[in-house]
Amino acid sequence: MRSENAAKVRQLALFRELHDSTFRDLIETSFLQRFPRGVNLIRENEPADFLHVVVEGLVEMYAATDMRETTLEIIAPVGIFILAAVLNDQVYLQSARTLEPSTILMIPAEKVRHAMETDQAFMRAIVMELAASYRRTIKDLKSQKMRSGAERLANWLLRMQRERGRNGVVEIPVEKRVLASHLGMTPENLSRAFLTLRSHGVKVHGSRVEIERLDALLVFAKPDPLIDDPENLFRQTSS
Amino acid sequence: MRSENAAKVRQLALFRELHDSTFRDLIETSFLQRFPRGVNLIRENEPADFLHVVVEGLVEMYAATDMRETTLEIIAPVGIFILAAVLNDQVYLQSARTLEPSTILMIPAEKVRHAMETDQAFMRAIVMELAASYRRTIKDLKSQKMRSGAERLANWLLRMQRERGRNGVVEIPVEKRVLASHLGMTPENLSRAFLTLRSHGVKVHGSRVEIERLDALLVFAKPDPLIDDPENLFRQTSS
DNA sequence: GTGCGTGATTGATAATTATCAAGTAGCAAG
DNA sequence: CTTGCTACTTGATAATTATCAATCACGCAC
Repeated sequence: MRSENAAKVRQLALFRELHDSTFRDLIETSFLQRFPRGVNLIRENEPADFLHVVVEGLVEMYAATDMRETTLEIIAPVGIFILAAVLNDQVYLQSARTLEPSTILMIPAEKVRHAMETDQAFMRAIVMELAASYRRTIKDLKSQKMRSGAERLANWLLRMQRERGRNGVVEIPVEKRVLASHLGMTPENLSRAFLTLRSHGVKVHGSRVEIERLDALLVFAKPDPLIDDPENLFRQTSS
Repeated sequence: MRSENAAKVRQLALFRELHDSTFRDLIETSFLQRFPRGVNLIRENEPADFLHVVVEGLVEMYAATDMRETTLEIIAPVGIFILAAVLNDQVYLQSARTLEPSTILMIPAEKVRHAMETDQAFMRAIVMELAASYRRTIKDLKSQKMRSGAERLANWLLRMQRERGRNGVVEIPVEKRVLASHLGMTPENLSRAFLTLRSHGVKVHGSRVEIERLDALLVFAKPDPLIDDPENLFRQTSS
């Protein structure tokens, strides 16, 4: 594995405080693989054999039941997916597929568990990572239960604008049908939600979204930090 | 604190492997309080000063935004709530109120964090508890996104029947409006969902539900273990 | 440049869900 | 027993969301 990829992975909060020897051991026993778009990396209900790290590309976490499917999360680099099942040798509750050509580091679950037992800093980082994952999921659940589809879209746009918007322009990084599924609606209703947001100063052309009146969008979206703030891994500093 | 309550708390997976001295230290610095029904124990957005343990009674975890409210979870004894925020000195994302007269043990957050750093078994139990909380929340999110209200009710009933039903009779342990909110619908629609389930062999009289045709209910509900199985703290044994 | 395939949009319709209002039922207090 | 209060049910209506179908738009390969 190229040292620049290892450096990338090392920067993840989960791995940052790891002893050098522990990190080296994890990396040496891992597989770095390149996958084209549309490849299934894991399937729900299968045993959790690896902890996956998205080094490059984009990965969709999704679930299915009774011929219905939904997108639960979209993992960008450098992100990990599904630590929880790995730690307790359980089955995955979600599947994962690549949304674009992706480079994935696969760390054997057994090695993760061993490192957890032997490196106290790693154990602590795992606690923090699990806590953050839990809080992120609670926020998603709150949004699903208490907001309409158009409101969820509005808050998603505000979030994207804050994190990576340029001059009020947001580029949707995935196909719209994936975004729709992630936000909990059909593709048809995503189109209609964008139409709703037109009267709040949002114009969309393909994957390019222009937020022309941020103030109007804020009034409609009513962001709530307990739902919309990113969930960081570190202790929040009092301000 | 009475030794029978301490024994109850000790039986929680989170505390079971704790060193005696660590457990004693936690208990001695805690508060055991009795609250009548309808009392707010914590409020979302407040700092997480205590880890709460429901020793007796019943507690509703709920959240609110923009004049809307939803029930996220109902905690029965002996259950804990909101470990994640306690560990990282963050704010609560949910509020909690008693649904009936309740006895609550409140363990200072600082003590929990200290115990986590000093007792390896506790750290490990915390990892497992967080992983289980995360998986439970993912399952709730899947249910909200992929099922209708009546389907969620049906699966809730099947779950209750399996855990505590007697001869096909399920007793709803909370007010119906709380159950409705927990399942993600209005009280009116809960009534209507019960009407829908009538043709699948379910009869309801107040808080008493009779499941007369379990086979018919199963066909309608289509339970999925990846959504409906209880999330245990221990490694699942292969069967 | 053209054709094909796939995702996106639009329109019509149906289903689910919420809101509002009135009536019913159950429980507790006097 | 009666009264009052609150939760629950029922009905009507509105809003949100999904489904189905047809058309449009865009990107890629030849």
